[in-house]
Amino acid sequence: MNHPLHITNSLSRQKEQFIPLNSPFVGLYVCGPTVYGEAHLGHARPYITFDVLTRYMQHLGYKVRYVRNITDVGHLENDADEGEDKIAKKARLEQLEPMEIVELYTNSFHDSMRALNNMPPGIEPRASGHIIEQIAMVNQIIANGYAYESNGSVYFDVINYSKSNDYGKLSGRIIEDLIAGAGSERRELEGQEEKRNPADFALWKKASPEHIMRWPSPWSDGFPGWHIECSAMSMKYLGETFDIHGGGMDLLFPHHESEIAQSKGSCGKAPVKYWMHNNMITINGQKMGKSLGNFITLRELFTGEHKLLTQSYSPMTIRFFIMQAHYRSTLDFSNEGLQAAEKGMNKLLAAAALTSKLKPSTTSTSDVKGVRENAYAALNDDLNTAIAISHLFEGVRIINSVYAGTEQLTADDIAHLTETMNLFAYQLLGLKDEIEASGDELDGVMQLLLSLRADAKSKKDFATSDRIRDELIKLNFTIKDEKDGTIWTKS
RNA sequence: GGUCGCGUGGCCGAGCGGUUAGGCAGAGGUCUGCAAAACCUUGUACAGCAGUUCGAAUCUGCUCGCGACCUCCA
Repeated sequence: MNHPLHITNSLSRQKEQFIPLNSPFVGLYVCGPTVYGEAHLGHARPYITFDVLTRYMQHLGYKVRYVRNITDVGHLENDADEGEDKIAKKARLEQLEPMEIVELYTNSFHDSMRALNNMPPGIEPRASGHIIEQIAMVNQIIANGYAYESNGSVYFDVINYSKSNDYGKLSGRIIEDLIAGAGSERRELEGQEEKRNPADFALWKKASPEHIMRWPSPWSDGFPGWHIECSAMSMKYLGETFDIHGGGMDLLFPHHESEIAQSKGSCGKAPVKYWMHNNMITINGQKMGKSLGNFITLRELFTGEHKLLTQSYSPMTIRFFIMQAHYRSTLDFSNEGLQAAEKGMNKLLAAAALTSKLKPSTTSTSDVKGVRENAYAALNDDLNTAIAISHLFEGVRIINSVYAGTEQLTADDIAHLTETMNLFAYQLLGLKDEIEASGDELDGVMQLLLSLRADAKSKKDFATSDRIRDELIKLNFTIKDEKDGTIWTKS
């Protein structure tokens, strides 16, 4: 492949050529959702980003094992609710079993992912199904001297670990600051007094009596710490060292930093070669997040049922909107931005569909090979989907011009361009047509109406012909009169 | 307070020292009975100040503004 893929590695903060540890196999782990609520727009970003990455790597010939977890064991919530388990708390509110909540939101998450046309990961392990592996890992870390038990809980000993390891390398933290409890507004966290040092983090937490989600362990009835699940499950399915670990930038610290420490603390090896982090989606310039309460769920976007939405947006519009920005930039939500994405995407897909109607010429007036080369170059340059799309619009221009007769393409070039559009728009960027497929019956009815309209037009009876068109428009049909007939589509 | 990042034309959003990003919207034109679509043309952009350079939106410094992480968060 003469198009080497480069990706930004958070470890080095630089673009690096992607070279798999064990080509052609690629191990990819992406932090999945905590299933205690509906997935929102912010969740769509990493999963679309890494879906495109997976699609592209597969296209390049790699055998990708894509692992994405479901976090269904509760984590501490240190807000006004005083450290209740998020899932347990929600369960009590709704009078449901914790696992019912987990199931509900897991299914909902899957529905949204499917709607966005994200391919399912190859393995989607649940944290609750890997308690044994997590306990084993904690045991190993204790045995290696990097963790200690305290009152039924187990904490990672950051100080001791740092003597021979560089805790903070990924996130740029300075260990002394963490030890000092830096941050003038650092909150008083529950269980702080159990730690030897403020920088230490939990590997296992003893459950308080009201804590519903709990599992037996050598130390207490409790639950695993927040970071250990990803370490245990990535190691189980991808090995001690694998290629790419992805997730949102907000997970960089402490989550991913701690994952590195846990893996090195247990097996002595750094777990990941390339760390990739997508930036946040913002709303009014501020991060969209659960805790801020400023999120719009994917379901709300699909239905338009949210006070900030002026209309509904289809899953593909969301996908296109996200891909029109580079994954490492923040992306600001707005109705205007979404509407622009919707129109642009429809234009792109309409042109892609038009390729089958192009008539070949003996010469070409545009460089169709450049479109493909540029699109490849964009994806190779840190998965720059925004640039790739901009080049596809050059393809759109060519297609429409050829169709309009102002440009010409040879049969070979038409085939080349068609293949490019299909490859990038559908296969790699993962777009799909959302226009309802029409049955033969509907098409028959439409042809009848359009022929009546054509008759009226030929008699200059424009009142009748416009009436037919206007009424159809009200029913969300689009009618286009072209040189050799009338085309209709249903939106 | 510490670490990191951002500030681009009406809106969104690329950009990594010199060449048109692109989309949406706007204006004009072609086509059309009209419309829709498409095509062509088009606009005042790089927060501010100073510096480096033949040349800076792109590098350096300062100023202003915004944000992320440091606590659960994609």
